[in-house]
Amino acid sequence: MTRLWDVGADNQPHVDGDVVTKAGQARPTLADVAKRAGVSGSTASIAFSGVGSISEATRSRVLRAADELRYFGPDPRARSLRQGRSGIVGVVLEDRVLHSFRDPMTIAVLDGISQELDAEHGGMLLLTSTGVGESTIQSAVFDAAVFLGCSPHLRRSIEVMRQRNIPMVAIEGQPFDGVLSVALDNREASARLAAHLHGLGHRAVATVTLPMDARRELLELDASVVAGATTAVSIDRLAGAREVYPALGGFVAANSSSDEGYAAGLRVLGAGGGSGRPTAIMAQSDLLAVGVIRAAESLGLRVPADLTVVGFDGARIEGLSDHDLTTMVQPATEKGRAAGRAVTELLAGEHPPDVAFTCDLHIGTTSGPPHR
Amino acid sequence: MTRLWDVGADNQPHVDGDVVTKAGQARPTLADVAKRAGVSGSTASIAFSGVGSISEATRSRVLRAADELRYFGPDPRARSLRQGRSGIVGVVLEDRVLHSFRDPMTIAVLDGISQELDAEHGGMLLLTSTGVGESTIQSAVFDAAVFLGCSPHLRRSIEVMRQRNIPMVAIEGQPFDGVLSVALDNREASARLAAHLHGLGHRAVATVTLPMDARRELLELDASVVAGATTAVSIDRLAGAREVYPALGGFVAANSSSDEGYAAGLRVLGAGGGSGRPTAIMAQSDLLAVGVIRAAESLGLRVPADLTVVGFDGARIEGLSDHDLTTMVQPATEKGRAAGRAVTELLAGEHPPDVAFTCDLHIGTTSGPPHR
DNA sequence: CTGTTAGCGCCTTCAC
DNA sequence: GTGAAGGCGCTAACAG
Repeated sequence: MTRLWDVGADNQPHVDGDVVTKAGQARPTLADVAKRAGVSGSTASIAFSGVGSISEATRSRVLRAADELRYFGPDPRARSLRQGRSGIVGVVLEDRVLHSFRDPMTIAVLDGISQELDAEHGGMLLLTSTGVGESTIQSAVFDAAVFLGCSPHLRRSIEVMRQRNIPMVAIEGQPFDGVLSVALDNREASARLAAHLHGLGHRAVATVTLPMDARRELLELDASVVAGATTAVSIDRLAGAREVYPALGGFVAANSSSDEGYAAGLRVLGAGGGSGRPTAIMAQSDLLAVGVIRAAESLGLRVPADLTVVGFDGARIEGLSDHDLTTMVQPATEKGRAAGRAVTELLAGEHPPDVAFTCDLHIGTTSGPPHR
Repeated sequence: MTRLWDVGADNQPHVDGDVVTKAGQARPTLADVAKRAGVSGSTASIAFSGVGSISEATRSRVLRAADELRYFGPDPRARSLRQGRSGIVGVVLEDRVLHSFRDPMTIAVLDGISQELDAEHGGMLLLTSTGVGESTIQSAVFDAAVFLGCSPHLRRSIEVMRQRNIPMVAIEGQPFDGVLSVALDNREASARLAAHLHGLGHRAVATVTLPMDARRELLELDASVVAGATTAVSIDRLAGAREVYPALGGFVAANSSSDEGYAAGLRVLGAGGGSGRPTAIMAQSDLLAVGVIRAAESLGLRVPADLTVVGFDGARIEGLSDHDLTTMVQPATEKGRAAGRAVTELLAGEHPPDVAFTCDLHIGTTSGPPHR
């Protein structure tokens, strides 16, 4: 009974014309299932989608046929064309994936979004706005977009999506027409934080800011950098601080990390040397602040006795520092959830309003009266 | 020359029958563009895709027509149905997004994947294998899947994808038929690390492991936990350590974090009390190890004088600890890149081989001879 | 170089 | 409760 040619027929392609691909391994379609079950395509469709009425008998007949053909359900691509929906939510990151993931605030936001999407959506599609990504953002399959603190690279992409009726939500971006905004009071909060320092008596203050533009290098904060800045968050936080300290100077970090904070901190504290040294440093993120503290301590300065350091975010960086950082606590996860909810509502055809969150001042142990 | 009715025609929907929706705000299709440019649909398609030859004249005529209609390019959904490709790579996480993102190894892997995909793919779609996600993994649009250290929840999903001809890559999962494997020598590396401790003279050793199953709670490591374990990485690392210390006991952490390590460390060091206390603790991740060290120090133990602590991963946790952790360094980003490359090749119809990586022992300052 | 012809796989009217 | 069409928007073959 060992029929070699039969084995061949199972394992090798036939050679009679286009039957090759058709009869070979081609995946069965709903039509195949319908035919085998002896029902029409529409009936079979109902058996799977559950929409519409169908007798239990036919239903199970269809499912059995599907099982026999090893058909596991409708093709998502066809389904998404027909329904005009893919269930996918695009999340547009400003940066390379790695940079974004290194930032606890971004992660918290992503988590918030995913919490609200879990229900019936098809997942989060990560996209980047820089470089090559620009083309993929125009050709990728998704139903709604969330921008995470994005620069205005996107102007054109936004136009494309608007035209495609793809609802958009921007978290802390500059406002765009037709883009729902989830905002944070960066400027006001930063001003409040500066006021706190001013109230303590600080007059010589410096700052370490988040990146201001696409460049990712440690720079001195001068007028030209500010003039060319594109990142709304950094701009706003700086503007708030300058409401209190109009001449506030310092350095622009290459990214939001403790190591960058350390490097920037050394520059800030080294630069002036002796009497030119600031009595307080405002870092635009907690990670930066932690680095600044490390830099200060490595120079033999005690915090807050010799130097006050404040951050921004309320990142609760576990184990990263023995200090309790004075900072503005922002509701990061909540921002994400608000965005997720907004997406859901927009996709349902509703018209949710913009959302604005505020920060809370947390006074820890890293700020105190100036020493000198 | 101000013709009101003309303005109306531009901005308001017509009212002649079903023309309303057609002419109103419905997004134009390639067919509309073709008609307006006076060419056929296929020609218009070529003008956009660049595939095939077309005269510069027609091409620009088509593009102009598109511009006038505010048509920005083919609908990704239709395109993906027609071509059988969406360009999307699905990344299946084991856990809730937040947990995954908190783990530096996962992030490094994701970054590695994205590095190799940037070229022409449409982005990474994040999916989860647990709970509701199971259904979305079956209905989401993507061309290839990467599993990140996944439990066998997936058996059925894998079958579905296999049937759909969706290539799959598993990073540190147990091997599945037809799933390309990107492996790490967890067991051997763990054994080598244990041998290092044994060589130093340690005989009383305990461990803090990564989660063993879907439960996320701090548990004592007993036979029943091991018997019900589903997470390959944890199982392998434990097995390797037990090659050297067959009776190795300890605790199972709820997740890979320094805080969990701290909690587990307290249990381990508290449990025995006095003479029952181990002289060395093997943590299954660097984050856990850092927490264990914190726990030890909070009990007044010095590392490594009173207690040796080793980790696993080589996470280079910035600023998190003053110690230089003794650990097994794994090439996390490389694993991701290998997976990304494998995906690319699989989608190109090639048959890349499995990949296996090995860890390097890094001897830092947290391991030394036993004290007693 | 351009047009014609067929679907990709599904779902949603509409009749029956 | 079920079946028969038609089309979502696009592109790959093939003709001309």
